[in-house]
Amino acid sequence: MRGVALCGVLDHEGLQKLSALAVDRRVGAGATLFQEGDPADDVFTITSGMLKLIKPMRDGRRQITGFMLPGDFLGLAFGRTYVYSAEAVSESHLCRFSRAEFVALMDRFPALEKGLLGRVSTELAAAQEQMLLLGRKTARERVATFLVSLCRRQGVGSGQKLELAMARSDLADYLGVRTETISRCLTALRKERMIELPDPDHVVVTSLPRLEQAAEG
Amino acid sequence: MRGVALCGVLDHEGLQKLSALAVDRRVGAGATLFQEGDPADDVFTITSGMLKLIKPMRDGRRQITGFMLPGDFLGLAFGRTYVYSAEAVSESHLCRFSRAEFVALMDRFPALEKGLLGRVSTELAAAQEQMLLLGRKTARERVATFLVSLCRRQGVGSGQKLELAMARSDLADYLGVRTETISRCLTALRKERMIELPDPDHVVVTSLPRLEQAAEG
DNA sequence: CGCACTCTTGACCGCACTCAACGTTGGTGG
DNA sequence: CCACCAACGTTGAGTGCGGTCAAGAGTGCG
Repeated sequence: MRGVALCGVLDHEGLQKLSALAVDRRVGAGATLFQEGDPADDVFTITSGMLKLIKPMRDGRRQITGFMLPGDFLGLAFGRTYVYSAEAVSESHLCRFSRAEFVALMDRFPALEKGLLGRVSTELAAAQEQMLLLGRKTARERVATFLVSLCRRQGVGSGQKLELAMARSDLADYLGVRTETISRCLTALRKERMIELPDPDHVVVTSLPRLEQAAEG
Repeated sequence: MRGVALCGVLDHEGLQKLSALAVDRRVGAGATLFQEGDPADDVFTITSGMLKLIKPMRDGRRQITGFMLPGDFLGLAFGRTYVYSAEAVSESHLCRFSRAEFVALMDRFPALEKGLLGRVSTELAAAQEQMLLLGRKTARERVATFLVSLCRRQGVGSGQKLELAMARSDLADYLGVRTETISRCLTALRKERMIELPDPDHVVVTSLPRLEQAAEG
């Protein structure tokens, strides 16, 4: 769109070319696609569902670094092993490529590589935004920030219903707090009339401007 | 080295080709190269010194997302404006390219684009590691983790002197804590005989294994 | 010498964590 | 069909880690 490398990787005829070579793979909700440290033999693109990327610690603590949606790529680590784990949030389907195949594809279709550069750059920018959230924002600001970005991603304004696809525990591991804190902050924002909570899986943003203000100072 | 896209971007003849087109730029210690929101007209590579990438908030809070060293690229945002600020930690020199020039260069030299993809991917992996640190680690673990990675980057083992190029305030903004906490944690690690602090700008790691243990649970 | 700045240390405080109880929901089997 | 149970979400009470505020030591510069 804007820049040379912002074009979607899987648009146009590229998708068909790739699909022909790919092997379909299904993962049920909660199942693990691969774990940190596994040999990074495959590259995946998501066709349906949602997966979470997880950085685990030995004692059980974990940080979710992102939620991946259809069209996103997984397993692009440039080492011999994956540097994060990937688990399905909901049942998901993916296309699997061997690493060698994928590298060959990049050489044959420079547009793929160009698209990947744009995509990885966008992910890096999102990661920097998340570092600000994790390093400097209060719990309330984190939850508000998350809801605002969810509005943007789902293209939803004030008054419409947002879908929370993931559990509180995933939200907590994504925002660097405990599940109890997620609950408390959601309740607080509801009591301040910025959101409504018709059920645990849905949020209605009643005042996006005030939520945006709550997201930053 | 390992993967197709891991090669240094500025190795070999590429550096000379690029340098011929670039405009030299000097920034003094503490000076700002560009700020978040400025029109992203230029791309830079560092030739000497060190810069910090900063995500600022309106109320003064800030998160440093990384320290950039010679050979690194700055300003690769794929939007019309920079998405972070860049300030010099120490006096630095850079090569400046106009965005248009740089895009043209990538088209002419596919190896540049390939190298960039590897570099951005590596940065993304580091960002995910940092998200784990900021979201889940204690202050003590954060400082220990930082020192361990500094050892790796400077290729230093137990007993050798590490150089802390940046101030406590930069360290604090990088690790998501206050300067007082940095001081307290360094003192604590010193009292536990993992490090020595000959002066504020240097650290001697006396037991890298124990420091690594302190870095993760 | 004096001033500004950085770093360190101490005392106190508050936000988020911990632990616990309870309500709700959805799946399972009697 | 409903009893049972496990998993999830919410709420409350108390605690502790790191933040806040303040003072003092060390350092470099004019």
